[in-house]
Amino acid sequence: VKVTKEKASENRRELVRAAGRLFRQHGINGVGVADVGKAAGLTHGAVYARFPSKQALAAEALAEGTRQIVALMRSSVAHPTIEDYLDFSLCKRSRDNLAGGCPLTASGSEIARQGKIVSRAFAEGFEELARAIQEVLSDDSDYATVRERALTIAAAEIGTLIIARAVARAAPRLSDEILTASRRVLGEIGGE
Amino acid sequence: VKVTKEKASENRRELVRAAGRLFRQHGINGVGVADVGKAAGLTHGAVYARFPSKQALAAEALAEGTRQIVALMRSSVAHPTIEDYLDFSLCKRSRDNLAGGCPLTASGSEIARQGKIVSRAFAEGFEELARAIQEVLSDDSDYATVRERALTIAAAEIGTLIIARAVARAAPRLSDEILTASRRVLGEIGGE
DNA sequence: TGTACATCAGTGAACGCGCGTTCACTGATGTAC
DNA sequence: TGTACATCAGTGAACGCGCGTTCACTGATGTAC
Repeated sequence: VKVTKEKASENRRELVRAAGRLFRQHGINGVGVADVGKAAGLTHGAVYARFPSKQALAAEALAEGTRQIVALMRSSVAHPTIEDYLDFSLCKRSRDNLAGGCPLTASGSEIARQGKIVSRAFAEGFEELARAIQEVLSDDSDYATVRERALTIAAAEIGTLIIARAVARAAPRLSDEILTASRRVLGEIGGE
Repeated sequence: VKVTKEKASENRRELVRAAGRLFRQHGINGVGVADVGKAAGLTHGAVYARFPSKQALAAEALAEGTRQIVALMRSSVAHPTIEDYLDFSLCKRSRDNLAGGCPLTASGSEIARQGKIVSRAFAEGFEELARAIQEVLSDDSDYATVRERALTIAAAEIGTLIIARAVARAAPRLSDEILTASRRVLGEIGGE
């Protein structure tokens, strides 16, 4: 069942897209290779024709997903400030949209237990996010460099979203409170 | 093979302890019920004689583990400041000690996919951590309440550790840099 | 204190199921003539 | 432009394995006499 070269590379792209969506929703370990294949209208065999392993697919899906969400954040408003970025990331819509959100947040604590290729993709994705944040920070702080503040805000954003999601079902009030608090306090770091 | 009542409750405690250690190290979904039983010197059947499900065991292990690490942090120095807490949490020792560390950090993004009992245990654990932090914060900020700053610092600490661990294998330099940056910047929020 | 026996902590086989990966195969594509 | 055939994208059976949970059973404990 060979297919057109165009169809083949579209299938490959679709596999990465489906993998990203499913891995974000259910975690990397919570999704089978067959599930990814099926979501792309293919079988698990098609995955192994394109990727050497599930890890390789996960790494590519992580990289692609991060690139997309950072691009979306960058273009969310015309001349974004750190407050715009915080509003974009730390809101209920973002919290409740696991499948369409940031892979760094969706898979965070899972990464330490994945292979080195996944860790590498994660590190590069995090650097990209931190760079985007750094570009909108003012440079006039006297206690920390822009890079230090950008790294801290990036990590804090991810932590905030992870916690807000973790407690959402059992303590929805607390979840909202955390989002609001972080948006406010991190805004102060960024605005100084 | 009935055992002494004392031995029985010691076995139960040991199951919770072993579960906590293993779940932190490999993730909740990365450890089987049989693994937990074996680590406590028992079989998987013994787990089900004591806990209605793996979820219930995970919830109890999460609660117990958080209680212990917060207590340890509180008593790490005589009259702790926020800087002491940050030094305690955001260091290489802490990052590299997955099994002995904080369950909130080890399981963070996994929790949104667990049952409600696990989410509840997580929420209570996070409240405990935030309360401990709040107690060492000064009250003289004009832009945010102590509670807001405590919630933000707690979430940021967890996010920082998760990222530092995720990138540790592929980008050790970046991992160290993140720890240092967060310790510095979060200290400023706490000290204002 | 000694004996008989009910209790129940813990055992281990069995359940149905899904996992990642391999590989012999299929059949449409696209190329060589 | 038409035909023959090599290529290779994708299929699906099979591999060995581990999962959470149930349940009939075992045998030491601890109680009633």
